[in-house]
Amino acid sequence: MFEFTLHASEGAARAGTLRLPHGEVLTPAFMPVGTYGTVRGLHPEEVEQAGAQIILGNTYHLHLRPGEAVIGAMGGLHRFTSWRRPMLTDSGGFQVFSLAGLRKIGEDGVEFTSHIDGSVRTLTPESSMDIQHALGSDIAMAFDHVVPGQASWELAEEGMERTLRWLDRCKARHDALAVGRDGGKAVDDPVPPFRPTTIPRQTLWPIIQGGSHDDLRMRSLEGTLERGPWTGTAIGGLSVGEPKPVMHRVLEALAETLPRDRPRYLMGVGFPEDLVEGIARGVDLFDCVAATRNGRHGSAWTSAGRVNIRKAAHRTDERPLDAECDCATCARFSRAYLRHLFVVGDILGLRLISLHNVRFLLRIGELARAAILARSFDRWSREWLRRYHAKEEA
RNA sequence: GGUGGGGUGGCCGAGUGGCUAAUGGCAGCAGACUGUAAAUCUGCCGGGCUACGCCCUACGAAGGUUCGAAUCCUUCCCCCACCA
Repeated sequence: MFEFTLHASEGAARAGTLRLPHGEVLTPAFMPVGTYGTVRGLHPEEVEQAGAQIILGNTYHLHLRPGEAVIGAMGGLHRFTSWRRPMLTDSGGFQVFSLAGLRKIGEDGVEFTSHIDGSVRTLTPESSMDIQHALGSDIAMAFDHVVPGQASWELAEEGMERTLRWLDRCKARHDALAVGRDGGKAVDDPVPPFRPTTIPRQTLWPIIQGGSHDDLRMRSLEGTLERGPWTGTAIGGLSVGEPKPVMHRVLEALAETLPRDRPRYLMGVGFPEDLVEGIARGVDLFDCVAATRNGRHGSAWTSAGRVNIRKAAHRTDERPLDAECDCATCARFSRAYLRHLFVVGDILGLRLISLHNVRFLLRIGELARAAILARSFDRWSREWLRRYHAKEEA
């Protein structure tokens, strides 16, 4: 159920296959983010056809709405959303960072003031595990404490040590829940025609913290591995305000010690260039909201850099966003039309660019994998980065 | 013809003597966005300049009152409503 096979590597870059209860994930891979149980604006069919093998959901946001009780009653997140492939749920740890103004951290857990109705919600390592269990994701993430990229050594150490202590509690709760599941009680298949099946086991991945400080990162990794074994390892707390060279340095520092036979997931990253740079440093899995958020805001990635579709320059631009792209948007629509959709504020524009961006990142995973398998990743990645950076605006 | 209301920067629309080159919104132009409080947010938005300040031109038109007017007065032009 949780196998990872490494097929090839070139330098630090790796190509593998991850087997999960709901299917396989060929790596390196980008995982589109569906915080609220939907990859914003996109039909699951479109997400699938774009090549997504696994998507994310979010513990905190799904806990607020509709609540894990509703999702549990609806047969789990897969069945509720009709997404049939693997899913990973984030623990709510990132909201400790992103909702900094609305929460209070204690050793037991985090108190959030709901941005929806002002009610106070407490998330602890245990409740995060319980919620993710009810959601029924293939991969549950440990509840961690993310600090800003500029955080001092002291603050980063505090977050890192707390993440380790919380990891113990996550593991204990996760193990206890797994015992309950091992009876293999029959439930409906998550998608029509709802054949009876066995509740798939969920696996738990730990998260490395330590901010921008290499020594803390290594301590975090060592402390995490001591608590293993794990079926995968995540690196969190990057792309949260630190300079890119720092992220690269941290990845390089961790690469040697990370288990070679387990997938590595760089959380919340990234932009196209971050995927290529990350793969080059041994990362197998990525996720990022930028594809859909920037898409909704009219910003598209292309093989020749970024395109802001709202710009007047595209008023009569007959070209697709990216002539080399094989997405459904580029196959059919001109920049002029996409710009028009943004100008008039039609939802189709947001959808089409989101779809393009999602496909763009998924394709980077596919191309990188093919290059690694062909032992040409080094050449491919250097050429890719050169072209991407050649023109800032296509 | 009469009575009443009104004409403000591309559009809508505040402002009724100085702090007004003129609140807002829209449109326009540009930027940001990395485990989603985001179809959001930020900046610019009369013209010119040897610009953190100066000079033009501006609130229907012309004239007037005043140290000072988009704001008050006079005349004219135009729009709307109702009555003839």
